[in-house]
Amino acid sequence: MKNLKYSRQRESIKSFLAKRTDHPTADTIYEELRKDFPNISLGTVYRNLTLLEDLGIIIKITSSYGADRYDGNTLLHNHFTCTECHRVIDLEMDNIDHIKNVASQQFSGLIEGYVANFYGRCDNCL
Amino acid sequence: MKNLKYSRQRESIKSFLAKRTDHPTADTIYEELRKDFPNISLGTVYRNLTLLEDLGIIIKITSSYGADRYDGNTLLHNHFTCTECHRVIDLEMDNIDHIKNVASQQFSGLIEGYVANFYGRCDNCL
DNA sequence: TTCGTTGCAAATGTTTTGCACCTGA
DNA sequence: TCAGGTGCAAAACATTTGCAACGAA
Repeated sequence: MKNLKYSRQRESIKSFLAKRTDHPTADTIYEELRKDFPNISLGTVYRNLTLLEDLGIIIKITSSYGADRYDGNTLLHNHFTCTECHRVIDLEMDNIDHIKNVASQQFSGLIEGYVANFYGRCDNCL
Repeated sequence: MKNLKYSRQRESIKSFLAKRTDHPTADTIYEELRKDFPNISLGTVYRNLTLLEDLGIIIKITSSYGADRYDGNTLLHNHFTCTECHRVIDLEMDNIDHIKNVASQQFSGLIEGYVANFYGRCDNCL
């Protein structure tokens, strides 16, 4: 992996994500950072998001609805997506890591991890 | 929901997916169907895939790598994605539906379902 | 000075859509 | 007949990339 150099833009993306819990998209982050960096480009945002994800500092959440979302909380947790308003919410729930073992049982490859996404309707949309 | 009319293209997509277990992309399906329907268009393939998904006849698998994939097997099962060759494989594993209850416990919305995707390296790539 | 980083714009890859024509019921 | 389906092409989106200029070490 290559050497990293300090960049104000990257730091800003990192700290922005650290204080949000609503899993913004790259575009939301871009619009937000433009307040501090009027000339920042979407390309820079994407490049840094990919970088931060590779470093394990943030998580990318892909769902079948719309653009990817980013999460500054890398502590193991699962997500819920509302099928109506498409909000993505952190779930507080007991650890379900054992499903990795269940999946491994009759599988000949190597299971390194899993992503569990729950869906339904959030309390706002019920 | 609107009335459906028979279409050879749709039937062909349906039966094609029914006999594959490798979760092809829309483009793969398109290329394959062109053998029978030289003039079929990608738009038609996408329109029918969306339709079949809405009808619950097929499943769409979204992952963070590349295009969506489609699965003709709607019996409850989970998938494994190889991080190296990006193959998507059906997992034969014990039922883990109980994770829905685990997730519901401290959640105020309504959890209707979940998607569990496992990843790692398949036996070919080990 | 060096090499990673940025802004900009163009390109890419995937999916959706408008429209005129076609087809099944 | 007529609403739904199709092919085609253009558009819409999300994301990536080439390049010349910039900036941190």
